[in-house]
Order: sequence, then C-alpha cells, then structure tokens
Amino acid sequence: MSSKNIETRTRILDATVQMLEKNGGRGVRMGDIAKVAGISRQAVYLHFASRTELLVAATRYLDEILDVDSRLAASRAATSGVERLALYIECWGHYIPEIYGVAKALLLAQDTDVAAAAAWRGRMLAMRDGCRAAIDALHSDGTLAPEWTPKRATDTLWTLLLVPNWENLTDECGWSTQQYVRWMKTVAERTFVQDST
Amino acid sequence: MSSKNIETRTRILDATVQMLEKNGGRGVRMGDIAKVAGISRQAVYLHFASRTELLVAATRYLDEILDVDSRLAASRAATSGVERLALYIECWGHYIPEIYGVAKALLLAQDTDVAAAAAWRGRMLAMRDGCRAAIDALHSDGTLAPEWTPKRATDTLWTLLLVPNWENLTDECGWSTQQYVRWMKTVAERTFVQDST
DNA sequence: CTTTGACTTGACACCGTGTCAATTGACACG
DNA sequence: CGTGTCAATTGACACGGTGTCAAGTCAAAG
Repeated sequence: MSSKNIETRTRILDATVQMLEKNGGRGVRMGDIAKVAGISRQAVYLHFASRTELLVAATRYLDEILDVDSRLAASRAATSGVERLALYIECWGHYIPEIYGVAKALLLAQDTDVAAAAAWRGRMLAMRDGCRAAIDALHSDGTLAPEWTPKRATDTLWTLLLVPNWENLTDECGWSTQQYVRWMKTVAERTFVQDST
Repeated sequence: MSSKNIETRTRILDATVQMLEKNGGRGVRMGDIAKVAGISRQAVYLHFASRTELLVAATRYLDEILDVDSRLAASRAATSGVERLALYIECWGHYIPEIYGVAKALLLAQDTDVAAAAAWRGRMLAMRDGCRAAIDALHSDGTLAPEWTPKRATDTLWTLLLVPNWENLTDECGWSTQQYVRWMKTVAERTFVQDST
C-alpha cells in the first residue's frame, strides 16, 4: 500500500537525479522523467504537485544520499580560521559537481517559477552561513585582513563560491575540480587573510 | 520608404531596451515590446526574425549608444599593470548596470535558445580579452604574483567579473555600484598583484 | 491608376506544464 | 464472494508564449 507508494516516489526521485545529472540540468521534461521511472507522466503528478516541487525534493533527496552534514563536520573541526576557510572551500568545491545537474535545473527554473527561486535562494543562504563562519573564524583569530569588515568579506566569499563561477571555470576554462579547489583557496587566502610577513 | 523602415526598427529597439531595463530583463514578451513601440506584434517579426535576434540587436544598439569603445580607451591608456587592472574594473563595473536589463534577458534566453547562448558567449569572450590585457600588463611589469600563470589569472579575473556576481552583490547583498567597483578592485589587487612589501 | 512595400488583423501550429474524468487492476476486509 | 480503496493508466484539454501564414488596408511613388 503506502510502501508501494513510497517506492514509486523514490523511483521518480532516482530517475530525476539520474536524468538531470546526465543532461547537466537542461531540457529534462516531466515526461522524460516518467519514462525513466517506468510510469506515466500523469503519475508523477500524483507524487509531486509541480515540476519545481519535484526539483526541490530531488535536491533534498540527493543531500540525504551525499550526507552533506557529516562532510561539513570536517571544516568545523578546524583549529584556525585559515584552516577552516580552506577546508570549507574544499568541501564545497567537491560538493558542487555532485549536485550540479539538479542545482542547474533549479537555477534555470528560477526564471519562470517564484517557488524555485525561493528554494534556490534558501540553499544559497545556507551556504552563506558556512562562508560567514569561516570569515568569523578568521576575524576572531585576528587574521582577517584589516580592510575587510566580516559582513563585506562574507558577501564577497559567498559570491566567489557561487555555482555559476564553478560553471564558468570548468566549462569555459577547462579547469578540473582539483584546480577549482586549489585556486579558489588561493584567491580566498590572498584576498581575506592578513599578510603574515 | 526605407527610412520609415529604419525608423520603425529603431523604435522597436528603443522599446526593447526600455522594457528590459524597466523589468530587469524578465518577463518581457514580444507583444509587450510591440505595444510600447506602437505597432502590432507581427510587425516586429518583419524586422527581427526571432526574439533572440531582437535581443542581440538590442545589445548592439545599446553598445553603440553607450559608446563602449571610447570608454575602454581610458583603461588602455594606463601606464602600469596595476593601474590598468583598476581602470578596467572601474570601466566594466559601471558598464554592467547600464546593460543589465538586456544582458539578463539574453542570459535567460540561453536556456532555450542556442543562438542566444552563442551571442552571450561571444560578448563574454570579448570581455575576457580585456581581462587578459590587464593581466598581461601586470605580467610584463613583473607585478603578477608568482603563483599565477597569465592564463590562470585571466580565467580567474574573468570569472570574478561575470554578471551573476555583480547581480548577487547588488541584489542579495545590497551593494551599490561604487562598492562593487571598490571591492572588486581590492579582491583583484590582493589576488593578482605581487606583494610590494 | 496601378504598383509597391510597410503594416494590420486574425487564425493557427507547436511545446511543455498542469488539470480533469473515466477506467483498470490489485489488494484488503467483512 | 462481493465491495471498497487506492495507485496508476489513458486520453483529452486549457494555458502561455513564440513563431507562421494569408488576406487585407493604406499611403506614397511611378
């Protein structure tokens, strides 16, 4: 009964994630997802009221699978602000490619759907918290470069780490994830960390 | 005859720019533009084959009005790499808000239309040339920080200056254009310029 | 007076999302 | 055994926005 219900639901979510991953988040229609899940297009609407709702559920589902929380624990365990900043970028940098398909779809849905915009914004604000924590750690170490206020530094770091930047560096510039992580760390350290000389 | 033709064409372009500017590039339909231009929706198609073509023409038209070339001349006149970098960011930073509406529309059209994606990409590659010129100037001054290759520094600066970053800092973080320019200069200098101490 | 060319009006195809109604088939319960 | 429930199916349809097509208007130029 309800177990079959849930089974179908996760089959839809699996299909969604799989399709979005494969197509980089572009051009995946409700019908395509249904086909991969082995059900009719209308049946998808029995589980998710709209495309946006499905996308949002898919991101949650993926986060669960990837166990984001335990990953972030590493950066929180850092003993210095500088280390924390580096670990946070490392964590985030490896996370992006894994969620990229779903994230991109949500990002695209923003234009037509207010709910999608709100959902994406929520996720980004959560990411901002991580940025603020890293900057605050620098600040309380006294290693935040003096021209920055914590708020302004947080805004800047947050923006630097946004998905479109990763997209540009990997897609257009041909960088690997390793390189992305490596050089974002460099930018962040040179930008925010007080000169030690 | 043909003068009337051209007159209507520019009226359409004016209407397009005006509407896109007013609505931040979102939700402007062919019919809306036609209405503002004082003609029928179909008449727009007598001058532009598709929405994308109209958007592309509108960016060109706007560039012409804003006289981008002469603006860029200032940054090319710089006597040092550091100065050139700062002037380029200054120039670009004041340019973005003026083209934002049209740029955003083109950016959004990318998702559905390959031609729009190509057009946008072309503009961004042109912007990248400016970034490369600034980085090269640093490089030949010997003031590019040693960990950067020119190519990698160019990629990074280019990405840093992308429109979505300006969008995030102004929209989400509430920065003014002045602040954007000020702090992007700071980031770029701290990131790319060899430490002078 | 006729031709030409810009523009108008109105109808329509296409695509993808979302809705609705009628139907099927399986399982559970009395 | 019949009955009710619930997931899922099929097929049709509305909506919004782009783009196309055909027929007609109107003014200026020859």
